[in-house]
Amino acid sequence: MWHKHMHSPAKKPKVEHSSSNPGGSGWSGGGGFKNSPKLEGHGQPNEALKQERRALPIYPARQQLIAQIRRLPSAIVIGETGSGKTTQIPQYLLEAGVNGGAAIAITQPRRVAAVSVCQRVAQEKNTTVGTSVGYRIRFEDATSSSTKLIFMTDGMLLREAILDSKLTKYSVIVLDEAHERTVHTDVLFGVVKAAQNCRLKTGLKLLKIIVMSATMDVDHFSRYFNKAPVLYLEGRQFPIQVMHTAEPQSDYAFSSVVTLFKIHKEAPAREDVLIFLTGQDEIDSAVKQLRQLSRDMQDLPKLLILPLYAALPPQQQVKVFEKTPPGHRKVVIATNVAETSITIPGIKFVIDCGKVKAKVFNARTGLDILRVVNTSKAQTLQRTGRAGRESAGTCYRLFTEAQFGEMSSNTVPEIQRCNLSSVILQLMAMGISDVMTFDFMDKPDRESILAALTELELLGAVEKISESDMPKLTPLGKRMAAFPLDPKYAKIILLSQEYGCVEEVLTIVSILSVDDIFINQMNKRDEIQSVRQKFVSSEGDHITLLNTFRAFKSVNGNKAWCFENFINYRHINTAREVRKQLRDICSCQGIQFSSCGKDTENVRKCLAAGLFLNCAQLSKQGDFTTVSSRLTVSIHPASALFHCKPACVVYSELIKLGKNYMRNVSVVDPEWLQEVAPSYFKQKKVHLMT
DNA sequence: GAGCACTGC
Repeated sequence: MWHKHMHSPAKKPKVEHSSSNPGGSGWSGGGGFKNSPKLEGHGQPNEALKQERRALPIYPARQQLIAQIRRLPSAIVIGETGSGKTTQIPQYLLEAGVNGGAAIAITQPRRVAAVSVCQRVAQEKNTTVGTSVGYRIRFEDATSSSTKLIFMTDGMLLREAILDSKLTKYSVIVLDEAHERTVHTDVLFGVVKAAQNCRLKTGLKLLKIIVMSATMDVDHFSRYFNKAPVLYLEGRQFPIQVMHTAEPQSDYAFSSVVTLFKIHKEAPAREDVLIFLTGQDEIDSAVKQLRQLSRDMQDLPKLLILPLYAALPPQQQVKVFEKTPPGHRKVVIATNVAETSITIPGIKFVIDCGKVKAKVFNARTGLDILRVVNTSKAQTLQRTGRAGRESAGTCYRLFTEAQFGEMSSNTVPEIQRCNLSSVILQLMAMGISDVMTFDFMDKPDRESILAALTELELLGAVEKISESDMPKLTPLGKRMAAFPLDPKYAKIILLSQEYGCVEEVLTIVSILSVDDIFINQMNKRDEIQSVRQKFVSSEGDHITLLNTFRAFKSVNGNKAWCFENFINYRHINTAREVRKQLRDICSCQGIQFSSCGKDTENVRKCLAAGLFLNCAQLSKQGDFTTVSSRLTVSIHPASALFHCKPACVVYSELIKLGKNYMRNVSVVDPEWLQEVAPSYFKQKKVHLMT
């Protein structure tokens, strides 16, 4: 069944031979195979830490590395897993004074990474977080005026760029994990490049850019940053044997079960397995099936089967880190959270189905499509690498070598797959008016940028004086950009002043911008439904969310109460923090806080005014038709209005799952819509039923 | 009539 070859991530690194790297050697470092630094090693003696630092593969290359970076305006650093680049390069820069006394920003795509890397660096420097080393993420600022190494999320630096597009407080910007190509990182590429250029032209202090990546597609990065030299670092990965199937597999979930039992029969029990599948349902049913099968196999070692996906409650997620009981084999069945966000110790085998659930945005219809697609080669390699973190491993790919060959090299960057209205608003708030020609590393479709501009224009955030003119940010747009929200939600907040319901709208928008506060378990559906009934409003989901938050507040955010009411404590608390942040921004803008009390009709009027682009009418067939693009859509089964047939609704978002679904739906009066946007409905030739 | 990959400000 299996075809075998070796995947060797530990191969000798190539060395760049550009003219700016005359020596052409030295980047490869020395190191052999040793465990990568442990981020949780508190209280270790300083000498041991120094030893660990010196043992990193990057260490022997540090002087040449710094000498190069010192004279280059931009550099690309390619470092494999375990090279130590993330923790060491910022320290080397500081120790060598490359920053010239100013601050160095180091960005990460994820909050936990920003915090944990910062903690590790503080420890290595024998100092405390918040002094010379600190971090800044949303809701948390652990820096002071004297902080020189600032670890932050890429989204945070992007927010700072809205206030200061030249990023004047930094002399060096390090963009880490650039290969992940998050929207934020991609926008930052253009922003830091423009800032560097601008500072050069205006005689300001120069800005140095360091892009750190694990990508194979280094030329693309180098070309974009004015042919910046590429500096290679050796990593610490163990060899991994890769197996492909001889034939394509029609049912990968079934194949993964078969493959697991093959491993289970052959390999020692101590060797753990990580299986990549695509989603919650698929994982839950595989877990159930495997648990059943392992009960029937008394003669084999016991299996400890654990699901892992982001929506899983934290107390269940941490189980994958617990020590496997003696005589057991741990099998973790995960989504792509286990690719980057969560590293599981002890994995010796990876089973990769070669699929991933991905969201693709269709600018023409405004519809998000969530579906299972093939992984890219880069993503496949990332999954394979998870088998070789601590020792040599094996990866079983549930597809043929030919199928691997047909995969695209890299995952399409998120910026080419998402709604751009927020990105475009932010760029314009930074003073970039010609967004059509903005220097993206990979440009989104022209149609997608135009759709975003059109939406912003309809929301009143952008205007064109004449057709030939460049779009211009309006004062309203400027105010909207201050909110870390989807523009349509920012608009609703600003509108709520006129409707006397600022407090209520802040609550609703806060909840809409976090993960679902409701816990939905299929096996407890009836119980959940009866408990939740007291929050449900016939006006729709938005008022239901408001009722829920009000109840949560009336019990002072009690955790037990959340548990009893099937409310996700963590998510509703995040909503509370978001609300606080949004309220502060309102204060800064001089917004008067008002409340409508029980008169929630005003809230719906406000929602109608802000969400008129997201409205749908009941059709004769009993489903709904959207006004914007005449799509046939349905109310999502989780909605408070699932069983209802209101004549006219507004919704927060559209997603194509099996059918096209509207999520978070509220009943509105068609006349309200007509009043707030008469020209829009006239242009759409829609006669709203009354 | 029946359902949701992953981040982040």
